[in-house]
Amino acid sequence: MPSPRRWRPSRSTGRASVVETWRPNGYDTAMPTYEKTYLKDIVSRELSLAQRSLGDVAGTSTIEIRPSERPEFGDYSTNLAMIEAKASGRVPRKVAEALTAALAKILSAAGIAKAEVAGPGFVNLFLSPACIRSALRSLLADGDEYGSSQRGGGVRLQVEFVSSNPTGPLTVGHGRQAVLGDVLAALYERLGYDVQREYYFNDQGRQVDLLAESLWVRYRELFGESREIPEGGYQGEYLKDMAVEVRPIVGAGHKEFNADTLMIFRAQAVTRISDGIRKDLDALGIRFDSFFSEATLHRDGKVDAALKGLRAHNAVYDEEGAVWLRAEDFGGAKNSVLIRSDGRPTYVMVDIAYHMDKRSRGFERVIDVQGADHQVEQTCVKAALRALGIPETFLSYAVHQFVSLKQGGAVQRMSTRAGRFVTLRDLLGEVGSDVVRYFMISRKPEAHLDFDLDLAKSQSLDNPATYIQYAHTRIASLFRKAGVETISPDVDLAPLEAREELELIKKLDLFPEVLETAAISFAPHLVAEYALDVARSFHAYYDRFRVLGEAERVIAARLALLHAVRIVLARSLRVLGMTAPEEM
RNA sequence: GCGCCCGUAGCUCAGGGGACAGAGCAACGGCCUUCUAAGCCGUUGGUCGGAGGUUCGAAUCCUCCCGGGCGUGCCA
Repeated sequence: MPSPRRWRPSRSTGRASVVETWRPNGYDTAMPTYEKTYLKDIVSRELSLAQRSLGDVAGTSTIEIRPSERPEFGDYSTNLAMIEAKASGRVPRKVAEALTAALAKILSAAGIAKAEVAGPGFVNLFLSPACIRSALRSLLADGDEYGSSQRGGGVRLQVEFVSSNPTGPLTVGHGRQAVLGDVLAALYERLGYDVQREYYFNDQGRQVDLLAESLWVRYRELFGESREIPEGGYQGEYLKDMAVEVRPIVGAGHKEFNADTLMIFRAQAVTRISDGIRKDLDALGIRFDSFFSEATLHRDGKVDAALKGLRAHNAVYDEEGAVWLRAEDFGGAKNSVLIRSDGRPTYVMVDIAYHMDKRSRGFERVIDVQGADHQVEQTCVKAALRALGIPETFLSYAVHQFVSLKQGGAVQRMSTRAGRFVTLRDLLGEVGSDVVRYFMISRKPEAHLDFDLDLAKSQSLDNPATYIQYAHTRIASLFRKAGVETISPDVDLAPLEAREELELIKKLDLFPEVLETAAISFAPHLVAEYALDVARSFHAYYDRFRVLGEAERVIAARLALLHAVRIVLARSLRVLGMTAPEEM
């Protein structure tokens, strides 16, 4: 069970994988939505009632209400008394006793049935079975909308991810970012944001020029010439294949590499690679709303305009013929060049212009998913936006570490330029989208990911992705057998009284909070963990409890419970971009 | 040198101030006349990299050290 990560105000010293984070705004209670979860809301309400009767002011900032770790600790535990004691200099257990006494006076069958003091001052809360069952009824009422909310209030949010240079096929490494970005986007959609997925194309500049020249070299090789791939150019085999494709289109000339050749080969290379990238993304089930071309920024004068803006805010200075960003004065890691001494803008300059453009397109929030190697640049862009007076909450970076491939026990870093990589397409050919997505998302972003190729290829039976999907399948199969399609809203849930059944309901109750925490903390792996946990609980339950053949009302109640499990599994898999099969 | 990330069971990893540290895989032992056994149950397995410190309480926060990764470009 993942104990959901607590949200913290943004601090530069906070979790570095979340350079900035924020609280969703625009709360709207019209839609199914919870402060925490259905049950925690109940507990929280009764606790504050009790607290108020004691004359204490609820300081709810750091108090925790969470599922108890052991049965004798009840259903939920809170550290409220210990926090309160610390604030007021009182003795924790005394505060806890006063609180439980106050709770005893308001105990309602609808909620907390019993409260006990334990340990250093925990208050353990026992919920009535009816109360727990009411969470199930609420879940069933939400149906396929369970876990969604309108907290985002329709705020326009852009998630920018992958944004790989069109200089080579997507690698396994890009795959991680692709899945991470896509799942983050899906999470924010669930939270009621108006989300756009954008891919930024660096289709201008030195890298694509080098690509064009590298392609041209391969092209000349077809005529028996032997030429050097330029310094920093692209060595990969894929350009040899491409040269063969391109030859009949561009003809036999082009003996020298000049401005014309550059344009022709660049257009060929960029178009072909971009098409390939889109196909790869498609194979992963990722669809972008927008592909944004860097070239348009230059063409439309956005880069000049951004520089002008920075100058007006006294954020730049001239030195050694170059224009520098005063990044350090605005919280950046390092002053950096914006305009080279030869007059060409740097990547950072263009990136600043790009973000100005995002802002002018009306996005209130932007999440950039990037690899950890962009750390310094990120602080520079942030510094520039700060200098321009753009609110801190506008831009957040979701940073992830790299993927290494593990094969035959050896770990290898990949490099597109050196032509040393395993393509995403090759991987997808062998493992399948669902498993790839699960592998990519199941690790926290800030941890390095060793993608074990042998395991992924050979061990599809033992992997968690299959385990979760199988749980969904078993439930679907049961409903087919039972010939039941819908659950009546007023089904009698009273037969659900076994400990396992109530535990299962409590677990399902956590779903909305898991989604929200995963989104806010940029931690999609929490959803993967949670889904696995639910699947595990289901399998254990399903093995011990029969459904068909029991008394009529028991069948109905258990089907209702399993329907709820199916909803949560299907919703989880959906957010992760995985299929929820009806049969396997 | 400086900045950031990681170090938890044999392996891959969750947990990021709370009560005896969790899961999957691996190993060992059980469970199919019954809703998919692609499953379940049990056992074995840990100086939470190390040392100090803060706290009623530290795997979690602070300092230092060790090991691995990424940065520290007028590359992107």
